[in-house]
Amino acid sequence: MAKDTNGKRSPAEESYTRLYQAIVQGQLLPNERLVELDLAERFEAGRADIRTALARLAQEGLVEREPNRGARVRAVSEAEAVEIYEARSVLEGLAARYAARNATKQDIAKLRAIQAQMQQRHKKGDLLGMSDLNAQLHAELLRMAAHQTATRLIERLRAQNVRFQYRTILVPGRADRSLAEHRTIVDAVAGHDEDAAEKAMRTHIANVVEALRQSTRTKSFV
Amino acid sequence: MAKDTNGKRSPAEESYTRLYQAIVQGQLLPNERLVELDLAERFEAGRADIRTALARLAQEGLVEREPNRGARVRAVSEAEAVEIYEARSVLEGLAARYAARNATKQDIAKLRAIQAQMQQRHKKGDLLGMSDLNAQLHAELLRMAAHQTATRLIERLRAQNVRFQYRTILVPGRADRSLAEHRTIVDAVAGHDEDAAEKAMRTHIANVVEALRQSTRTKSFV
DNA sequence: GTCAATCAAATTGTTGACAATTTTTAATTC
DNA sequence: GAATTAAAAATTGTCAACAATTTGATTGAC
Repeated sequence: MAKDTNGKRSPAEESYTRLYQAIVQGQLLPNERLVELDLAERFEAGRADIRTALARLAQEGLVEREPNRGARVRAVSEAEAVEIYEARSVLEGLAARYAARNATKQDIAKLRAIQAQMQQRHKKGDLLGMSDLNAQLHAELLRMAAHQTATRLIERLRAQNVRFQYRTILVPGRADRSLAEHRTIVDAVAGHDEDAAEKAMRTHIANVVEALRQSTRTKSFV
Repeated sequence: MAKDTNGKRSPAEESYTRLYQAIVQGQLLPNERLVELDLAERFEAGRADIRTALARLAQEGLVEREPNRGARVRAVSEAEAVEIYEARSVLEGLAARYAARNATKQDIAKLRAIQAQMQQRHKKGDLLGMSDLNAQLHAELLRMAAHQTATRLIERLRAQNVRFQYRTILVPGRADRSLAEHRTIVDAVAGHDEDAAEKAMRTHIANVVEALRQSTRTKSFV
């Protein structure tokens, strides 16, 4: 859709994407200074493109800019992370409702398949792998929901909270409960029960928030 | 908030704000071409600043850009408007919940005052005035909620739907029901009943969507 | 040694010129 | 007159130079 006919994106778009990826994948750390000339060199782009990309990322909430003082990767505090999860909670609840409404047999099979993989990794004690599959499950539900607006907002919120994504699954006992919560969600979606799907999703994310709080209560580091 | 210590904003920020206002206030119409040089002249800014502002507004969903072909004011279809209202619905539900949690006596008095004004305008048949007060009431609830993330997202969604805001109140019988719905919301917030507040807000916005659908079923124009 | 003032370096902000691309207009052919 | 092609105009995209601002270092006074 947003590609041009040759399949090439404009250099400006390319710079934006690469910067976005670098932040989300943690190659650029929170509070790290983003010097335009350095980034231009690193990404083999012009300074103007980098500058524009920074403005866009600031709008997106991934970067902070101060006039005449440059840009940094925005550091999301735990309190903010909770707010972001809360917003995600209601939006993903909405999406789950739509997923339940639209679910086809193939969709449901896909969900079950991801669930099965999650079980396997859980057995092996591969917690980080579980977290990845968790992301896949949520992505699949979003696809099924086919709700552009909710999807865009959720993606944006997730990007902001990326730093916290692997933390919650490490809380003792969280993996088990996470599995159970996902089962509840998938069952509701499979049964086309919209209310139950929304409720289950909201409960699930509320529990993630609880785990997040717990994880930072234990460890005092950032 | 976003001002610097001297109270002056940077020219770039100024251009962004003025463009934003021009779009939201309808001085620039949907699908209208946004030629960088024209805007630079109109707002007495440099082309670079305008260019950056356009990139930011595209990120915000108010502007559409095509590579090498320039920018236009994005035209939101009715189907999209419904999606946007749905997303707003759950986010404002969240905010209403927080408003109910945080409400002080002063807050509640303020809500009642707005409500009273609304009644007066309703008596006079001033429907557009009612719509403005409606916006005020929602704004007040957001302030009370003190939920930064939800507030930001809601503001953004509202800006996108600004073209539809005066339409729903004109649907026959809508004004009466709107008043009643607001009463339910305010009562729940005043009673610190979080569940009721969220539910009432969601019902309210769902009814707005219904009115929107009805309004475009009757009139075939845009 | 600490503080303040001054200078130097690094970085962002701004501008104008030019290149590349798309759109419009004009000319030509059938 | 419609379709095709070519030239021109309008517009976006790119770049480099320079101005303005902030940051860091150095010096000097006490």
